[in-house]
Amino acid sequence: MFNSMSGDARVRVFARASSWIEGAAVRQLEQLLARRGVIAVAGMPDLHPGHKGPVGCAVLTDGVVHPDIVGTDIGCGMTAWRLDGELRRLRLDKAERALGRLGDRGGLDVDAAVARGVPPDVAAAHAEALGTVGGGNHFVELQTVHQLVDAAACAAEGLAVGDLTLLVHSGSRGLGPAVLARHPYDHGEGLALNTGGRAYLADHDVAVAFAALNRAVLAERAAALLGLDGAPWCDVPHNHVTLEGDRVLHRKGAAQADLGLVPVPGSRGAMTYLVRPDPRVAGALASLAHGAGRKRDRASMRGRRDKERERPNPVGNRVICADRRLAEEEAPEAYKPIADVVADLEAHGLARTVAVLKPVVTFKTARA
DNA sequence: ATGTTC
Repeated sequence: MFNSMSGDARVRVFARASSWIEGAAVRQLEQLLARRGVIAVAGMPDLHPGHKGPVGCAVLTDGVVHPDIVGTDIGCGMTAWRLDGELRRLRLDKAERALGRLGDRGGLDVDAAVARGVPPDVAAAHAEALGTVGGGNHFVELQTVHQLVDAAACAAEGLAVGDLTLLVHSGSRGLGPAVLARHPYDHGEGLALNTGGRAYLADHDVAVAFAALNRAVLAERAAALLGLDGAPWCDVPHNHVTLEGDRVLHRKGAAQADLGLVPVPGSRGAMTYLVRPDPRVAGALASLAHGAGRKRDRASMRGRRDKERERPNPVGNRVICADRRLAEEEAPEAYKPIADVVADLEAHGLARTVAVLKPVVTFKTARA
């Protein structure tokens, strides 16, 4: 762990000295200190520069909400499901065709959304988004348990090598941006809890629940298409705000560490590490990395079609992505090695690996 | 990230 370049003790970055983190991201992290009410900032090992601010961080304030730290995709996170199936009995071509149909259907109808807890006004505007993956780094992935690292923990979870699981990474789709737009704020000042902050948080909480429901519907549909029974296992947001008294904890691309097991995925061509977080590490703000983190921005990845075609996915999973530009932007080479990021987490005691999950079929989009 | 983007 190191303090920021300015040496300000309020900023901590949880990476080993040997781990490369883009300077621009650390500068974005330091700039957060100028915002009203900021007490502490924690950078995770997947820290990288974002469009307006750093991705892979947690920010604690006293009584002030900064909606733009969380950004547009309020509630984005990871949901894992256990499936009642084994890799050795899976017919890969059939599974690939099945997951390819994830894009066929629209979302829930309004009544179904309301029945699952979505407020009627929100359902009227956004129900059809429920069960859609979205773009960017979002995906639905069929995985298999590849390696048991903590044998006792795996036994407690009933995990065996070859078991099938689902991982869903998605968010609140159009609802998050709509919530952000409804709550204007000054960039540096943010919203004090009692002058707009709580009103934002009320809408934010709806978006967080909506995002979790979106992931649940996606997992249900994926399991049904695969013809397998399944059950929810983990659901952990990494783009949201939690409140303790007047302390406001923002997470932007940082998984919440006090909700049990967390899947930490690599790129679409890399393993996922299932980890047990420790939320008590000083300065880490009960957070951990939400994935591998980009090492190259999207723009610089475009137009690399030929290189991409030459290089099969490193772990051999099939990827359903009809959108070539998206495939380029999300190429495995755009991301840091996930094993290094997890080693950073372990070096600082932020998490311990329970198991390694291997991608089998990754669904991103069926639309060109 | 986003019913995006001139």
